[in-house]
Amino acid sequence: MNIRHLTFRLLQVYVAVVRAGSISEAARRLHLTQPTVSQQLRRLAETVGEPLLESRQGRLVTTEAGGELYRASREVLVRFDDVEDYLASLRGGERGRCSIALVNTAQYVLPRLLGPYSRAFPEVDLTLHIGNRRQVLTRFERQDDDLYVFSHPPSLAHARAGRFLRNPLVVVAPRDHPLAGCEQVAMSELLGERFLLREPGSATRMLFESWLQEQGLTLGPTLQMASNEAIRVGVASRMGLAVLSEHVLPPEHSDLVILPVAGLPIESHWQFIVRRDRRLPHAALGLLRFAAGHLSECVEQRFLSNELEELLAGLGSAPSAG
Amino acid sequence: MNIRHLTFRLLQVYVAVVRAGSISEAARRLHLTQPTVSQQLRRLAETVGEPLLESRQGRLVTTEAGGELYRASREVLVRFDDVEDYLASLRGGERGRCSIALVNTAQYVLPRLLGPYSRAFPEVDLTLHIGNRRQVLTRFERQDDDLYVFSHPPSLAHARAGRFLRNPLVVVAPRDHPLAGCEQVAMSELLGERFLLREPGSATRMLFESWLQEQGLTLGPTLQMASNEAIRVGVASRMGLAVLSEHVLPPEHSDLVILPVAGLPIESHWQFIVRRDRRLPHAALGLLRFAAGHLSECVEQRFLSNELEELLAGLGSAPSAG
DNA sequence: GCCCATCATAGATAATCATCTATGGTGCAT
DNA sequence: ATGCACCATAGATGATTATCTATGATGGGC
Repeated sequence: MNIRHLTFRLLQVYVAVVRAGSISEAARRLHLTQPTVSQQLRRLAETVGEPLLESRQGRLVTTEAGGELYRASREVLVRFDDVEDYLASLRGGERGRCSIALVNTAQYVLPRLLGPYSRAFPEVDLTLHIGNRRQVLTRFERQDDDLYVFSHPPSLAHARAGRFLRNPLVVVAPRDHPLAGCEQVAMSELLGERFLLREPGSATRMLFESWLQEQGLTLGPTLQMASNEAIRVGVASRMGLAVLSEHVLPPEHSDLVILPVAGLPIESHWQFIVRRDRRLPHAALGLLRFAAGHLSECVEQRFLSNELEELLAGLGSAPSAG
Repeated sequence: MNIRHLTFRLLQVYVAVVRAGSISEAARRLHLTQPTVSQQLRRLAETVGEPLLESRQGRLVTTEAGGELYRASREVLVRFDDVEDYLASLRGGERGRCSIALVNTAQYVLPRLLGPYSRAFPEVDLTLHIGNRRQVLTRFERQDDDLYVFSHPPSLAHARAGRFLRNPLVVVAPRDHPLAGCEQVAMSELLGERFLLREPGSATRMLFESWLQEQGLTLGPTLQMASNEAIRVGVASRMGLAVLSEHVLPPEHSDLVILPVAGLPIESHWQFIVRRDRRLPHAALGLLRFAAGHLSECVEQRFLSNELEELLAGLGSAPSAG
């Protein structure tokens, strides 16, 4: 039996014939002519090398070999129906996998979105990679993931972006800081104090530094800590001041205060970034759709800034068009 | 996904590519050129409507859709390997079904052959139909069975025959019959006695009657009974005499004697008959082979008359040639 | 004995498959 | 930067598939 030229179509026809018990009847059901079905059947029998059907009082019934082929054909066709279902669910974004790389600060808020999403689409296998801006950028360049979350996007030549969340950077101080409670503070008043900074690859640091540069200011003593958590605790322990995303602060931060520095908060936005040159998996598309529709239920209203619909519109028909 | 033009070959190639993790490597293993495999892959991806593979650090790995297709393909190919095994075992005669129609008298001896055969090939599904000559002939004409056992074959225009067992017909009488123990008896001496005969469709009766005709003899009173068993018991009970196959007599028949009638036994042979116009199932062929080889171990030597090898030789290469 | 339905065969054709050779782009490793 | 391995694309070709129409054979029912 030479399996090479066996077509699924052939099996479909064969199964129909066995079910109908008649070539002509099968032909009618399949909207084919009777000779077509006859010939298909002959070819199949030749491939198998055994007679498949025999006539028993007017009805075609399978031979031993034909019966086995029938069983196998049915199983195989059912298996491929399953594949079709699976593909359909992939396309609907109900299943599949989606890998997201996000910058450190976003890890404080993204779970609010991903939690409900995961409950809605439990068959989607989500992977999160968390790093600072530079690390996420590297992943972007290596095309490691399907979605990227930056507050400052890479060159848009190779990417599309859609903002979805405000990310205000504020100055935090210990609760008992002398300037806590003031109406307004000038940054220059704070430059004598030590600032706790993230590592150089961090977006928070980058934004803060470029803001300072715009203002023509220079920091005094600094201390570098590679984690927002560490910095937050450090500030609470009076090691110094820091500029942090508001999202990093716990809802009740009794040991910290936000200083109302003039010109702050530094406004930035987190954005979902997708590569232009890479086809977006259906699951990732589904996640973006979910975010576009449900973000407002997941995060505080004051942070909302949902421009995902625009991103989706751009992706919809031409996933990889430039 | 249009399944119609999906070939098993295509799935084989796809599976090879996934296993190799490389198109070129798969091509080498399949003894194909690289572009061939590339193109097959493209066609498969088009049929499915999804990308199937993506490059991950130099190795091709499946996408979500590709993984599902790979699993399904493997299962399907394995299933058809099973079909091949099954066909091989069918062809070897180790499995399958075989329907045999046999004349009444043969039922006393055929089980001696079929018992060992069944133990040797337990996967073969044997069906026996037992009737008198006329009934078996009808089955033969309707092509109901694979093998037929007659003592007198039908026209050999549509059949091949192979003798395998002597079937001597003898006159039986009650143990205390006046002529029991004689050296030689003439049939004419017996014509005044009542003979117990089988029904008209019976071969035993037919052979007896044509023998009588040859001898120019005519029976006296008769009594018809449609069963060899009934006739045997009838003779033992002194209802009359009878002509029966020796095989019908139990090994120890203390209440019956065989009268040494001149010109008897009537010699006939049971034969396996196969239709020329019908392909013999492998299992039936296997049974004939088994019979050819093992008959001598199954029946008494004096009945042996095995010409099945000749029948098999005729069947071997051209099962349906005239 | 004739008719109807069923199946088989033959011949035709457009589509498709399964391959090849030749060539061009990309990216990693020297 | 040079080369090698890998993949993709293009174009060609013979085999096979999938389908048809037309016609012949067969077998059961009135």
